[in-house]
Amino acid sequence: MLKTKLEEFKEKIKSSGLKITPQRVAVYKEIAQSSDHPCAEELYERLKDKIEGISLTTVYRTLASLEKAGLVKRVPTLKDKIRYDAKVEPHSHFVCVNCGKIVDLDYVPPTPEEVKELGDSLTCTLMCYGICKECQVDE
Amino acid sequence: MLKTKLEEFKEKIKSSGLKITPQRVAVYKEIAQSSDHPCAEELYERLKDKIEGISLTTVYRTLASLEKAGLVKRVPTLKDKIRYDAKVEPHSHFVCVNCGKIVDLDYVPPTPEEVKELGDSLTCTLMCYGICKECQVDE
DNA sequence: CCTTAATATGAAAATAAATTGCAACTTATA
DNA sequence: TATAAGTTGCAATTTATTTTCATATTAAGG
Repeated sequence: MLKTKLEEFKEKIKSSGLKITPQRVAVYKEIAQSSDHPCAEELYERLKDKIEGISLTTVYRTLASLEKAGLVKRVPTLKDKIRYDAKVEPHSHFVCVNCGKIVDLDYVPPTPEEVKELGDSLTCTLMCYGICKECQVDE
Repeated sequence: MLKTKLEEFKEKIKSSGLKITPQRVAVYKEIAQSSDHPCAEELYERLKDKIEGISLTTVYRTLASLEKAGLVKRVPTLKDKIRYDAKVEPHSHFVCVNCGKIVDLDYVPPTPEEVKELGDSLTCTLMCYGICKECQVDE
């Protein structure tokens, strides 16, 4: 039987000893539908008009909870805001060094096993830095 | 004729239209000798007793200048502080998701040419996340 | 070597992101 | 449905980084 993404979400939340709240569901749904690696503030902006009971603080705390539950992952950035990704499978990222935009790449980086000699690694990501199309036009 | 790293540094600084100051020399020497990807504050802590005229503000500004000159590179992090690396050649990083430590890896990631279809990329880094030896002991 | 214009500096204040304390409120198990 | 554990929003706080501004330093030309 095929589980929906939301059912899987609820299961993982529960098995992490967390409770299912409207705020957590909303944050997870929003991030799972996004492909632009939003940060806490962006998620809050997108949700505050749709969801009655939501605050920026809660978005921050929700992301921390989801991260612990393995439902979202931080994406390392060059700028200062922490960005999140609901795609937790191995993949790569293209980062615009001008605007900070992070785009998913299909390139599958070496597996932890392949990079074993380095230590006990959990995940590997190939980060590519460059100037995205839009930023090239601006100059 | 083989240039020393410091001579090369001075040349690059000058060709970037920047001036050679004791503070810049000190920051660059310190970061070039480090292998632990220090952040601005760590560099300041290491220098403040050795160099008379140095402030945290200047370290921040110096890193920005050196980055522009191509003498140092930011390393993307999962935590919030910006870390720097004086090793600007392509290489990879192992990141401890517990303590945030970033260790250089010899693994050479795909070149920009090999990842060309993704856009105009400048550099590629393979980021491996895991738990470093020291943090494993602690648990 | 002295002048000077451009640039760099330090201290303090300002910003911005993320976190925390606390009292009130939900959730989910008994 | 009671209730204990966990969650929430608000406001205040912390932490990293940047900016402002007055003073000082650098390097190129005379």
